[in-house]
Amino acid sequence: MEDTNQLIEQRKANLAELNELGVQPFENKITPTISCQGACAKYEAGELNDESEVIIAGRMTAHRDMGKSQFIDVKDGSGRIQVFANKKIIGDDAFKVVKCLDLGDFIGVKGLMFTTKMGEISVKAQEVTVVSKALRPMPAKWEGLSDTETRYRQRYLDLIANDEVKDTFLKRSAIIREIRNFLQQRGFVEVETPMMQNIPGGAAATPFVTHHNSLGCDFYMRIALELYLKRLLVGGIDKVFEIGRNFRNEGLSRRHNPEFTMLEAYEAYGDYESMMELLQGMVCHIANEVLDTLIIEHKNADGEVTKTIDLTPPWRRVRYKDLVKEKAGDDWFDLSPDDRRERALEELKLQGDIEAECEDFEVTNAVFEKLIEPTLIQPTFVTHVPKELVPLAKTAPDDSSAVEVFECCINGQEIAPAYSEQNNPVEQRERLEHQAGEEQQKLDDDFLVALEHGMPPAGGIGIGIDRLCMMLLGQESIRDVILFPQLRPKS
RNA sequence: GGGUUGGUAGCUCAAUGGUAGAGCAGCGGCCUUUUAAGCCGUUGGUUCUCGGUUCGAGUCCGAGCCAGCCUACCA
Repeated sequence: MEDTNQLIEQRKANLAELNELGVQPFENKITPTISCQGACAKYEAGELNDESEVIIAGRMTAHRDMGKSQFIDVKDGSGRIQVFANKKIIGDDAFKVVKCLDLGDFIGVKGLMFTTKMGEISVKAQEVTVVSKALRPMPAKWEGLSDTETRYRQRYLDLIANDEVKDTFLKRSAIIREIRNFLQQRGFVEVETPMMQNIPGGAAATPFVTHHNSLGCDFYMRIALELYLKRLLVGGIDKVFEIGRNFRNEGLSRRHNPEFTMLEAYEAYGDYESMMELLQGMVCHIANEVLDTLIIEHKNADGEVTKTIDLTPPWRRVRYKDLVKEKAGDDWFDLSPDDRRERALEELKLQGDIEAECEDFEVTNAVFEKLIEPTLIQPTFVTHVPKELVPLAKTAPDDSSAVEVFECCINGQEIAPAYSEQNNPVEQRERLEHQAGEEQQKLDDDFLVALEHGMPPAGGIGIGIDRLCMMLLGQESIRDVILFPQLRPKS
């Protein structure tokens, strides 16, 4: 962007004038003795008084010019503090420097703490150091920045202008920190596995392709973490997890970003039920630590509460088939496949969602995904999922058509699936071969060889971190919990 | 990919087919305790791009670009 305009020219003129005054903004350096928020808090607590000298630093976000006095808002990562700059106190030359400041500049201020006549805790400036000059104007302070495209493409402006956006991302960071704390306290080992893979396995999704020059071959960006983490179970890391990016070459939407963050965790000698305890405990731990509550309220633009999610355990458990019968009729599973299809199309109005070539289980699953999942706002473990949907799980002992799996739905979205992991290499090979169909090159034989060396029985879980954040932070778009969501490149 | 809504000053937004505007920010002036400071004055535009219709287009038509929402693939 080589664009120039009057506002930029004026700022450059101010920079030139600073240079003439002997100030080299980008060469200056300052070491703050305290944060803006810290200075306010300590003064309020009586730990600092009117004799206390402090050095604060931050971005100038507002100023009120009173002629021979200026009030300047300075903001750092901790918060805001007001600076009082008076011509007589700091001297004529220094006051000329203050006059050259523009909103957005980074400055350091040395001075004494005091309270203004209006009762605001402030720093009475003795010295002002310009440490970075902003050559472009900031978004307007009052309106903020609302243009979504600018907010996503230039997220730094969004973070400067909208405190609640910054808060959301700080909380996202805290959520991930608490996930690590929770798992590490329970003896889980964090690992890193390849993002560039020969065969992209562990999920049914279209991968991105990339190329390695010196090896002379293509690689796929991973679509799941699963198969490598299971190799580690084989290798004797009994409790293992990874938090990392997955890449799927599919459409973008309110709920989908091409790269998204997954947590996968595996526990030897666990099963899908121990994973329920793990997930429920983890989410409640996060909510308590980060939000200090188990009641999550989602609000609309007007601040009205649109839904309330209660995370208080124990969470509801219900079988997939029971939910389907509730919605589609008690006799649903007694019908012939043709009758089921007809009921789905006619009575349940799923015309747009069921293709002619859909198999029978896909018809039932359309009922689940379209009519049931969106209604599961409160935490719900959906268990005994049809085996066709999950090729990597163990068959349920009391229902041979289902697998030992739960899908945890919260906020109308699937947040986490978990399995009793399939560790029978013969059965696993058959299932994967069947799933690969004609595309046998997609079969990860190396993984199957690993299983043949013996994998302990294990419970495994995958959690979509972005969606978890959406649910916990009350965001309706995945783009509002990802700092730099994928957009089409400009120009 | 399909449908739909939108793109105007740095920001937030106006403008029946008839001189492109306001608030904030900026710039100049006044002001030594302000809080979205105030008062006076004032600069600032490829109306997303390219074509078309018209005496005349920000506005109507066509194509394209970018984005939001819905939808599809999927988590």
